[in-house]
Order: sequence, then C-alpha cells, then structure tokens
Amino acid sequence: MGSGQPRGRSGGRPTLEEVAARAGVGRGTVSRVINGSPRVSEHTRAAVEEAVAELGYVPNTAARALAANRTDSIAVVVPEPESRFFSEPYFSDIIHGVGTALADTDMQLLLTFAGGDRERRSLAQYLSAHRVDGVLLVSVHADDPLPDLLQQLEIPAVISGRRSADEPLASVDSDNFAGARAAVDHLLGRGRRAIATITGRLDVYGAQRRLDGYRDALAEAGHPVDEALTALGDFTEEGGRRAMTELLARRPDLDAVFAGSDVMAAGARQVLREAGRRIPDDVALVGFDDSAIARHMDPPLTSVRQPIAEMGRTMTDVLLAEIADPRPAVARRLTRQQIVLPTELVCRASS
Amino acid sequence: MGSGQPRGRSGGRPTLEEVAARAGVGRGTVSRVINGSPRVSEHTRAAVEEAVAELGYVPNTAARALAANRTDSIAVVVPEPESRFFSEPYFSDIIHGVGTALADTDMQLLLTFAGGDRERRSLAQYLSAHRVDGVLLVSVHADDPLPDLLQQLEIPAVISGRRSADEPLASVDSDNFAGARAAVDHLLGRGRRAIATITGRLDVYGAQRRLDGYRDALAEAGHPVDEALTALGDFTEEGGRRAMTELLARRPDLDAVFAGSDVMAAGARQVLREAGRRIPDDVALVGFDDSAIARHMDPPLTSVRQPIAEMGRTMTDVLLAEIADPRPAVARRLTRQQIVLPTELVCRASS
DNA sequence: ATCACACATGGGAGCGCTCCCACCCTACCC
DNA sequence: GGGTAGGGTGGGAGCGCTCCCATGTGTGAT
Repeated sequence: MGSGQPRGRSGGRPTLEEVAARAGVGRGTVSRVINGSPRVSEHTRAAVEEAVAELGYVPNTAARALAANRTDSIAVVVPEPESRFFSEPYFSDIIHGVGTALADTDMQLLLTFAGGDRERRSLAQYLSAHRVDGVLLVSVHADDPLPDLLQQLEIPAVISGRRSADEPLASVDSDNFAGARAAVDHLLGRGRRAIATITGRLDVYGAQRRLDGYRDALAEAGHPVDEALTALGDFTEEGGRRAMTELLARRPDLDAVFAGSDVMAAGARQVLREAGRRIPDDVALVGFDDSAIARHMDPPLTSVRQPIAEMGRTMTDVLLAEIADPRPAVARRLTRQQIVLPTELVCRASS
Repeated sequence: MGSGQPRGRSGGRPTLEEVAARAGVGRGTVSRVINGSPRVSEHTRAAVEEAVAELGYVPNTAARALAANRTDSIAVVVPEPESRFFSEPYFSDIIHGVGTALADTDMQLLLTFAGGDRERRSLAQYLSAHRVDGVLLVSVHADDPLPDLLQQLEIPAVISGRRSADEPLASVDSDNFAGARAAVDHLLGRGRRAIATITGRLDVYGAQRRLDGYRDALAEAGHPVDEALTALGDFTEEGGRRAMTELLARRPDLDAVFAGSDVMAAGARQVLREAGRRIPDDVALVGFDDSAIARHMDPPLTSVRQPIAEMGRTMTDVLLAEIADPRPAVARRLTRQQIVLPTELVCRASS
C-alpha cells in the first residue's frame, strides 16, 4: 500500500520482465534476486530490489507454480462429518497453531473438507493433481484410505494423532497415556478407590491409550482392574450420559470417574447429579482436553490439558521439513518423525 | 483412484494435449469439454470424456490460473490476534458454513491470518497480487483498512457483521437488535423489572445493536432507561466480571442481567454467585451466542442463538455470486447485499 | 602474455492451459 | 448450382515464471 503502482502495458500488475527492464538487467537476474540466489552481485541485487519496490512487484504465484512445479501451499484436511470436530475447540486450536507456524513462511494454508463421498473423491483427485506441496491430516480414522493414497503419491504428510503404535506417516500426538495416568494417579492420591472410566471410541488410538493409562495407573497402585468400572463412550455428551448410567448401575459404590473427554464428562455429570451424587464429595470427576467446557462447568472440571495449538505448530514444522528435504521418500521413511507432546493435569474443584 | 494411470512423457500427470491425442481431437476441443462449453458435438464430447477417464486426467490449476487469470479460490481472512476469536466456536462455525457452501463448487478455501503488522502487510501484497478470486472478511474492526483496500482493488468481498449502519461492502449479519429485544422481552415477561445489561465493545457494531435492542425493549414496555443499569464489557470473561461488580455496586436491587455474550455472562455469574445471589431466583441471566458454554453453565444459560454456520454459508453464496457477476463493480455497488439472518432465543434454567 | 576457471549475467525454451481466430463442412436459401 | 450462414473444430499465441545453457568478464596460475 502507499505509493501508486506504475503499470505495465495494460494496467495489470508488473511482471518480472518489467522489473528487469527498469533495473536494467535480464529476466534471469531478477528471478535470482527474488528467490534469494547467492549468485548475484551485491550491486545488481540492490538495483533489482529498488526496482521491485518502485513497481510494487509481487510474483505471480500461478506462473511460478506452473514453471517450478510447486505450489507454496499446504492443505489441512478435515474429516467434516465428524461434528465432534467442529463442536470442540480442537479444530480452531490446531488451525491456530498451523497459522502461527506458517506466519514465518510464505506458504499458504488451504482448508479441505473430506466429508461426503463426493468430497472425498474430489479431494483424492485434487491431491493426485499435486495441487499442494504437503498435507496435514487431522483426526483421521484408523480405516481411512487417505493416508495410504498420500504415501503412494509420495506427497509429504503429517498426521495428528497416530492411528496405531506403528504409524507409517510422520505424526504428532499428545501423550494420552501419561495424561490418563496423571489423572488416575491424582484420583488415587485423593484417596479414591473405586475409580471408573468412560472411554472414547476405541478405534481412535488416543482413546485406547487413555484407557491403557488408566489401567496402568491402577495396576501400578496394586488395584485389580475391574471391568465393571470401564464403560464405552463415543466422545459425545449423550455417550457420556449413557456410559455413566451404566457405571452407576453396575457399581453404585464408585467414588471417581475419569472420562476420556470433557464433553463426555459433562454428560456424566448430568447423570451423577440426577442420581443425587455430589461432585466432588461423593464422586470425583476428571475429564480430558481441558476445553472451555471444563472451566465453565459446575463445579469446574479437573481435566488433562493437551497442547493442541502446539501440536498444530509442530505438525507444520515437521511437514515443512519434509517438503524441504531433498532426500527421496525411501530414505526419509527411515526417519519419519513420531513426536509426542506432553500433557498436563489441570486441577479444579471437581476432584 | 483405481486403474493405473498411463503417463505422458516422463511419468508426470497427463496433460490436455495427451487427452486430445488420445481422443483424436484438438487441444481446444478438450478444453471446451472440460469447461462445459456448449459448442461441442455430442459425439466428440463423449470421446473426450472417455479419454479423460482413461487417462485419469485432472487439469493443472496453475496453468489454468495463469492462462485464465482466475484462481478458483477464495480467502477467509481472520484477524488472528483476537484471541477471543479462537476461544469461541464462532470461528469453527463460520468455517464450517463456508465449507458447506463450497462443497458444491470446485473453489478452494484459503485461510489467511491478518495478525501482526508483518502478516497484514504481506496479506495486502497477497491480495494486491489478485491471488484469490474473492475474500471473506470475518469479524473486522471498524477502523480496519483492509475492506477499503479490497474495494479499491475491486476484489469481491463479503464481510461478516456490518461495521456500521451503511456498510459499503456486501455483508451478512445476524439480527442483533431483534435478538436483544427478544431476550429483554423474555425477562420482562417473567416479571423482571430492574434489568441490567453488560455490553460488548461498542466499536463493534453488533454490540451496539444489542444495546439498542435492550433499550428499545425497555422503552416500549414503558420502562425508563436507567444508565446505572448499563455497564461496558469487552466480550471477555474478566470484562463480564468487572461489569457485574460495577452493576451490583450501583444497583444492588437489580433482578436480571442481559449480557452481550455468553462468555461475559459466565463472568457475571461468578460475581453473582460470590455475592450470594441465586440464579435465577434472585437474578435472572441471559447471554448471547448460545455457545457450548451456555449449555454447560450452571444453571444452563438462556441465550440468544446466532445462526453462525448459516452466516458462513450465506457469505459464501453472496461472494460466489459477486465473483460470477459480470457487471462492472460500479453497477454492482447499487445492489450490494446486506443480509440479516434471524436470531432465536434459547430458554434455559437461568431465567 | 596465455590459459583456465569461477562467477555473474542474459535470454531461450518450456510449464499446461485458455482465448480467439481461421478454417472447414454441412445445411439452407435463392 | 452457387452463395451464405453458422456450428464444430484445430491450433497459434500468449499468460509470467523457472531452469539452464551460453556468453561475457575478471582473477589467478603458468
């Protein structure tokens, strides 16, 4: 903004050629300066930069993409039908982190929704056409074919949350196991003995790991794991309600509940209240995610915080590194990063 | 996916030329088919479509953008530093709506963060380079220079939430005035008489309109507007707390509070509770936004719902129409749309 | 002075597409 | 039978850039 922009022929934006003419150099030289090549003399560089500034030159991405066969953009793929995804701040936070990481680069962020079958197909096409330099996969299901497609197309990709213990793609995850352990250890420390858990969908690896952490904590404390104290949820509030009802029926003597997500904890709380159980006096409650819900619940919910924005940032860093890495995919595969970020227990009044 | 893709020269993706060769037609004809031109015989069209399918041809966007001078993508501009933006589901919901609207097209969605000064500058550059066909502006401040820049560059743009009564850009907003009226009418209907309000930042037009609605409802009911019952907040929880403290000091006899956002209502609730006021027995509380917080608050918060996802969808539709509109900007200006979507009061236990 | 070589530079050759003009062929009309 | 539309079609001319090769130009070694 600011000074007027002298134009080329037809009022369009200035081109490389025009910058070259103004600076009294060739097209190639300007290109070198724009792209930070070292093979330009200091003097020439200065002249070109001046011309660029004077004309307000901005490279044409389309032309660059066509000629160089790269797009300077990455895609975040969102499995849209998962309304859970949009109802939790997870999405915003990841995107926030990605945005932060991208701010230092001139990469652009493309948002893609792989919702229905049609979108999925057109997404596959889109990716096949190599219209992005890399892909960030957010909350992918175990049976999603997308990751394999990406691998086959040799498109750099990073996934949020591993799909299994041996995730072939680069991934960034939070330490679900340690988070769950911390939550249960905390409950044990407060003297709770009949600690139940409400799990998320177990085909989500993270949910499984939270359950593992719960069991591990109990086992280490010398508590026998009572299957009656485990109820399956599905990450929804309604699922939390159902699971809590079940638990109460099976083990009316329970004195603590570790829920695999805050939303499920909220559902559980309703049932507990209706059953006349006071929180935390009769039953302590701990959630997972530390979302806004946790802070505003009554009583405020103790919850395991995941560094979601940081996950987004890290995913982006890893992806950018993969894109920049000149080594062939085969060599790279050996070093595919599996990053696990620490979780943290946030104690509030519910426990 | 599926069948193997025969390749052109060097293992790359097939080009228009190759499709043409295979179908036994010229390049122009294939282009016409791809772009749905009617000037192709039925017979030829079929042959081309078969060749396209066989080769798994996907047009190269970069080449198309370069040749046709359009990008088939729109940008959503997010004023990132507003952390409020990320802490509320507003963002996700808008994006969700935009995604839905875009699913029917082959437009791509670009997410841009106009946070710091540097990002702002590079965004201006980005837009100047016409790297998107249109822009969706989300929650823009009254003094933001971006809208003017867009208008000057003649880039189609739609803004969420008008900046003033005579917004020059196309805009989509929710009916803040009617929403506030409904909330206050509801409180009046429940017999509340000393109804206070906590406003958002009044340089946000929507916050002003909510205040207007509050006043209008009281005036129409024959209540004198008592300035002591109006406190300024800033959309934050802390702001809500401060405002509530003020109100309680000024008018200890108040029996209802209409907050300009759920988050501020949450802050107010804390103060009310600390002051020993029961909700809704002593003081009724109504929020605005109907966010997740409202449902999980204790007691659940009555709140004015905004159709945020629908706003995103509508913004996109309007933008696509503007992009498709062949009329010059001058002619279009006369018909710039100002769409206002209805709000709805969601009654819960807090009132 | 001569040769070799590195570095700086200019510009041709595309990248894959759209736009548009020229061409051809088939009615159809006089 | 010749003339005239007009729909179908082919392909040239770019779009603005990067890549790379060819061409200087200056330096140090011989």
